[in-house]
Amino acid sequence: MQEELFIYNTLSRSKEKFTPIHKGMVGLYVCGPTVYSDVHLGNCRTFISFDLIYRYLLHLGFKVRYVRNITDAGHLEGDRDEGDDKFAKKAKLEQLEPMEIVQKYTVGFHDVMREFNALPPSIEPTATGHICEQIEMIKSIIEKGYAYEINGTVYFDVEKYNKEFPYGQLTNRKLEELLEGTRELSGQDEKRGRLDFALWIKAKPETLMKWLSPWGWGFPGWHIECSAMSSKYLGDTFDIHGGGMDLQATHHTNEIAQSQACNHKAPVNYWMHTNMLTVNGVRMSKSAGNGFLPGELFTGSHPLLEKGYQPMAVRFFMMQTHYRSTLDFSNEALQASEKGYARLMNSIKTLENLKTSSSSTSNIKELQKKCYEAMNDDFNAPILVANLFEGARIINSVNDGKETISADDLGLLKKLMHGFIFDVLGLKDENSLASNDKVLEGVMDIILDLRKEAKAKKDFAMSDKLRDELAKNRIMIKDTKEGVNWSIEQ
RNA sequence: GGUCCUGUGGCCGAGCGGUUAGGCUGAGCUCUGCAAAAGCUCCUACAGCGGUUCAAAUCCGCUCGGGACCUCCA
Repeated sequence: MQEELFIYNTLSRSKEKFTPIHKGMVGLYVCGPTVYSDVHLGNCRTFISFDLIYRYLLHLGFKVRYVRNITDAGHLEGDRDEGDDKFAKKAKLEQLEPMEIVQKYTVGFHDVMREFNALPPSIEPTATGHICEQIEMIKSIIEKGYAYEINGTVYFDVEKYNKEFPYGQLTNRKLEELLEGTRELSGQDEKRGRLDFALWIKAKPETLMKWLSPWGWGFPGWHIECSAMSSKYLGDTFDIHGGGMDLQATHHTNEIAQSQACNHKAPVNYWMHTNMLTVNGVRMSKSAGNGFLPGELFTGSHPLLEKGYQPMAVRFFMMQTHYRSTLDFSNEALQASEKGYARLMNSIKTLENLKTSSSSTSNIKELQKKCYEAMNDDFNAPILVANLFEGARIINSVNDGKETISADDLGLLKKLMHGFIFDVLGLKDENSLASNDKVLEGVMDIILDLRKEAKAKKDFAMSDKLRDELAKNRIMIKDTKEGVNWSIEQ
């Protein structure tokens, strides 16, 4: 089943056949969160998208080294290349040590990722843990002539770099165009070129997070962190680098420049960018104030939310849109996903008790092929989901006796449904918790037995009362040919 | 202002030159004591105007809407 995998590469703006540098292995780097505040749902979408990609690569049998960093230093508020970073600012606000801020939001981030059933990366390096590597890299860039120091701050010389390498390749832009769009250097600016960005920033007396470097006390620029950490764990050139689309123009463009200047080779073969989550057509972001936190989403405690939504329903909602498309959030869409997800999960339960026949009326192999084709075409999860619903239809039809399935095909169908739904899409059945509760099961057996007796005596008032009262307690009863099923509605 | 993306049925969302996307909603039918669940059927759309082509939602041009990036953001 090792069909060819195609990945949309931002560098070429087209889908390319994926060929890893080392056969059977993939080096994957994704820009992680800056942990100075809670992650909102928009942030989560990127990490969930890459979780899908990571899971599918694993599913195909690749040995994947997935590196996702934690930015815990050096990320400045603006482009001033001066002042405190986000952590110090927040620390002052909350009257905490910067590293308390980092710890608090890192833990929060991990909690959220666990709720969304995202696999942890193989390595999760922190920027503060790799200051030496960053300093070494900056030294190397200076030695090669692409950076200069002024007053304890080191800048990357974009114009010099651009003479030898293309600077704006990721966004398909020329330096001259970029310069036009940039504002004039203000009087206090010490850097030479308008596009030059800081690799190392001199600490002010009040700066809280600072390290000693060859250029004095200071802290690293944001872009150098990812370059240093990715090359440390994945090599000077690795397979896939991902992140949100908002990082493409600046952060990733600068990463390429730094690595290229340092090693004289392209750092990444495939650049992947995930699209944004929008609310009412506008991008969800901290500054726009339209972001809500995963916690608020789960409980429904936000003015934009009509109710709370289970993490898996939200994850499924995201899986129904391609990672390169914007995803617009709405209660209506989320509720639609919630129902579709429940239907898919019910079919999985039904799958366990399916009766086999000597032959099959549906082509399961063909269905399997379609699932792989969808995912091999740049991780097209929406099409995969459509095919899985076809699988659900087959399951229900067989269960109804309207279709048949052979033992071999049933095995294949189980493998397919479980593999794609749980391993690849990373979903899990949240409602099955109750079925493990032996006490509840015993009580339910008694109630259902009473109802059965009432029905036998045609005491429908009683049987309906039992059903309605249980429903009030979120326990739903379904009468089927084989007997009575019950489940807890969320 | 510059760079780029985008406009699909009641809603969400795939497709991107010829073939059913899929989910949700709504209607009908089957099953059923009644429901629910499930299955089947129906509601067949591609912003507008031109052009290319045997053939366009899909390619090209224009017009009108949305949005992103160019300044921190996944």
